[in-house]
Amino acid sequence: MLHALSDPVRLRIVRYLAAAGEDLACSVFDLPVSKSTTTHHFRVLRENGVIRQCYRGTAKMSTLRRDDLERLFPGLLDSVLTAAARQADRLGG
Amino acid sequence: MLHALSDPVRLRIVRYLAAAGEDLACSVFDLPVSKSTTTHHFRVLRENGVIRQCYRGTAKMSTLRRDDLERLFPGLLDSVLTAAARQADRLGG
DNA sequence: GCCGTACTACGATAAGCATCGTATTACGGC
DNA sequence: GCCGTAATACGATGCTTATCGTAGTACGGC
Repeated sequence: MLHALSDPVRLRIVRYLAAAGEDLACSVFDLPVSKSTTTHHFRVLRENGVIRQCYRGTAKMSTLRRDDLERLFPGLLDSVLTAAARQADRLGG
Repeated sequence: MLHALSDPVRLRIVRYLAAAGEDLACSVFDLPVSKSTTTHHFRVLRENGVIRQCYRGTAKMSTLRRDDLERLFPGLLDSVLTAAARQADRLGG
């Protein structure tokens, strides 16, 4: 799980999902990697229990499993998210 | 930082340190890896700002940088520690 | 000065992982 | 049926990293 979040691309995906607060199709993510690599990262997140995926038409929707994560690792996701946001601010400003 | 904590050996070291609440010599750790590998992991933790090290006689003491981590990543360390403890319980019982 | 303990440095190795391109599957619209 | 879009599967590649053994450094006790 920590490993799943320790990659910058994956952390970015999780931040997108958390900010959106709803299901998102893989295609809406603006990531600095190729399509195949994106698929790979989504798979890692899914296999580590961070997200859930389901098809809706031709799009594959991804959901953050907030509740499950909160049960297994209380407070962890929020800590990571706020820390990541802070770090992004620091680098951006 | 997440990467530093995402290795089981390193997480174990951090847990030891947190539980002890004081400086510990590298040698007191009972880790399932060789001496060289232990040194390597301590180096990773140090270079990622998780611990601080200083010599005391022939022993090299390691300290957890709780305050610094708390400032940069509020709540993260505690979340990780409690989650790790819980997971250890689950596997042990 | 010599030895033992504690740790580091270095080189080697094997495994893991992020990345890519291409081919393939699945679905909806025409 | 055909095409475009969305995503996966697969194989390849190159970098990172975890691991080890051996050799070396630093320090304290005798």
